[in-house]
Amino acid sequence: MKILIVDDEPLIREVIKEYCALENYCVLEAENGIEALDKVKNNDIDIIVLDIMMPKLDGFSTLKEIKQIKNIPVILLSARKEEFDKLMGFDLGSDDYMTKPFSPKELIARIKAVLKRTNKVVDEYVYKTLRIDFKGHTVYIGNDEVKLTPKEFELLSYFVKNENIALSREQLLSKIWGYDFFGDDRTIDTHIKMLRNNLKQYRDLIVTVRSMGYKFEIKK
Amino acid sequence: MKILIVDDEPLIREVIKEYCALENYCVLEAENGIEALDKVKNNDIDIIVLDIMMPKLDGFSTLKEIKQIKNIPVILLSARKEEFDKLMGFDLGSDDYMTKPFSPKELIARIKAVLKRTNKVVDEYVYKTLRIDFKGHTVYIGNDEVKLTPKEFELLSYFVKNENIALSREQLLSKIWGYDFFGDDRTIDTHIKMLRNNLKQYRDLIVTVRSMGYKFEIKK
DNA sequence: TAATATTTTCATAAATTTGTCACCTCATAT
DNA sequence: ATATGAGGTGACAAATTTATGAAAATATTA
Repeated sequence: MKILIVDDEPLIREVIKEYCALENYCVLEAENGIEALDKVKNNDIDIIVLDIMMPKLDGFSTLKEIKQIKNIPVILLSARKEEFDKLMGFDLGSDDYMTKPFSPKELIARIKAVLKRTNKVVDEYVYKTLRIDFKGHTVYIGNDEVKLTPKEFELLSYFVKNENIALSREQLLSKIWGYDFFGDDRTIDTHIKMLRNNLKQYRDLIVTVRSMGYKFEIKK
Repeated sequence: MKILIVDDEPLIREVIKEYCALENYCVLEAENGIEALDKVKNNDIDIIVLDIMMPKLDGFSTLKEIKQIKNIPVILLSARKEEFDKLMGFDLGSDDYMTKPFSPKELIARIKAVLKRTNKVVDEYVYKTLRIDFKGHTVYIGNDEVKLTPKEFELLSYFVKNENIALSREQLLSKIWGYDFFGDDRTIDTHIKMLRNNLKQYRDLIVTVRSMGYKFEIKK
């Protein structure tokens, strides 16, 4: 597993490198975007850890360029939380982000998670004749498209990605509506109702977990 | 889940403690490194939240000592002013960081994430053909789902997590119903009855401890 | 801007869960 | 064997929780 660490601070590179060594990753380093692009072109890199704040070529621009060359998973490092919001707005295709300060252990955990995720890129979910196309943001039952509103689609996606796990209303609100939603818990119920109606014969896949929330359940 | 909070500021400990209580974590406190080490030695602690800036023995040194005794996951708290690269250089194996000021909610989320990563969270209990899926809030006997009401599920979960320990009615009431329940002791009996009925062939796992309470007993 | 679609709130209905009680059964000590 | 106290059980009213439809508020699109 070959990993490229891009950060202008040598101490940080050093620490990450040490932890990666423990995982038997082969580590390449770059101290700015230009260097990083060079290494990307000339090596078979599996994953990149990329700092945003860098001289010469910043992380954003570097990321953009990298994605034009090869589709390598990237974990972004940002110094401030505010930067993260900006990040989300741009959505340039990073696979994860970390806000400084973070622990090297967590970075390793995220690297592993991203590698696992990207090895088998799931862009479709199928159960019987129900098909969810995450890329196209569309849902089909058989050959018929199921018309869902954006919220319904997000809700269904989140359910599907957490198959067989009971999700509380709070959890759903914070994940789908965002931490800054201050509306009523019960809004969920209405969306569930509509989603169920739209899911026709699959409406029962969304199970209510009384006094708790809802669950997308596939019986095995 | 037992958590140790180490910070010299009582107010911060208090706030964290309150939020942890909501998650049913058992909270221990220490106001400096020395105290922390003492608690670590004498208790089965699952995770530690450790401030870096402390009198007597600072967070880094404490972390180092802790890791030499037991491998307990640690989340470090640092004030804004400490530079990330400096932190990173000193780090000796923390599992996550949080910078002050932080939201208690985020701390809880990180605690959960670390517990999950370090496999401290058990999400399934199995005994013969009886299976309790904590994530899905469901119980199975063989392949059949056992339909339990919320209280029954909580009751069973609590029993299972206290296997072979006799639990008094008061204990059950305060843990499951909450400290603010002022109803009748015997309410428990009715719920036990229903739970037993639902557990079918496993009904006898819930043993009556006369003049005391009940016990979830697995004979070995 | 108007028209349309989506999201949210809210009141009410429906369903489920709960707590209590009275009566029954059982274990235990005398 | 019997008295006594503790637990077991069924019934049911009360409380809680969810489902639903309709209307109001927002956002989106033409």
